[in-house]
Amino acid sequence: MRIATWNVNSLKARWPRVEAWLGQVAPDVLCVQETKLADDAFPALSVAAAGYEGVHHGQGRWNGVAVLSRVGVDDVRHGFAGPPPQGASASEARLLTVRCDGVVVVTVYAPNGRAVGHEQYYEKLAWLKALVDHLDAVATPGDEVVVCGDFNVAPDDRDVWDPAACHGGTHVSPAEREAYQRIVDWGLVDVLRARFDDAGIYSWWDYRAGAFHRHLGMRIDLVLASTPLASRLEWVLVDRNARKGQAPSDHAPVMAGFAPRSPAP
DNA sequence: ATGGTCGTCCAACGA
Repeated sequence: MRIATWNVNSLKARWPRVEAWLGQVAPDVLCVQETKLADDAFPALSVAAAGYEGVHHGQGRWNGVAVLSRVGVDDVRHGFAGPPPQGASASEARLLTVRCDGVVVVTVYAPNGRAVGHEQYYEKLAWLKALVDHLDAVATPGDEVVVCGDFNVAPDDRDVWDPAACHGGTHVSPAEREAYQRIVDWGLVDVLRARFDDAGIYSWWDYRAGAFHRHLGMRIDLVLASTPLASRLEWVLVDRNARKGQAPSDHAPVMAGFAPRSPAP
């Protein structure tokens, strides 16, 4: 089973790239962030023609998350199942939970936070905290769960191009990293870090200043698997090719492969 | 030379 996550930065603008990528890579499940679509603008027919069942949670213009699956989708829940976070982000389309082939799939688009100390920064911390309550409401750590998406947090200094240059900004502050750690502590494994301990593996690069070609990025798009699912992990990668060429998103997809479940004894 | 780009939709603003 191949599970991928991709912040596409507008599904309308990116659909040609997403459609081609689905055709070439054929993930079983793709979690999408920043569709920037209202639900009635989601390209359901095109998604179906590509062989996927799509579920979308959007509001138009900003945010918007989706799950595309070719192994079925049920138990759809839009937004928070537990207490929502304080602040405006509670009503934003940033969270969608479904079940695909027995795996609870949670797609997340965490608030950016704007600047350390800004009101939106504290809302981001509250949002990440509310995500833990959401996980408690929809699953237990003994279930097969994957929480993936754009967390807008670089978990440690290996995940940014220059820790000194990033110091004082969002995505790397101790409070954000602690809020992220509480999500992991629910019972999840960062599957990329389970396979690689290298610095310099990124999933996002600023459009400006040739950042991609200069290898100036951050790893903020993460696949977090519960222990029962992580035990089946075979491989994980960042598809940097999807960041190249004409009209790319500023994020690359991250994808993990899981072995089939062992047959019952 | 101290910025540099996208997306939303036409004016800034958010990332």
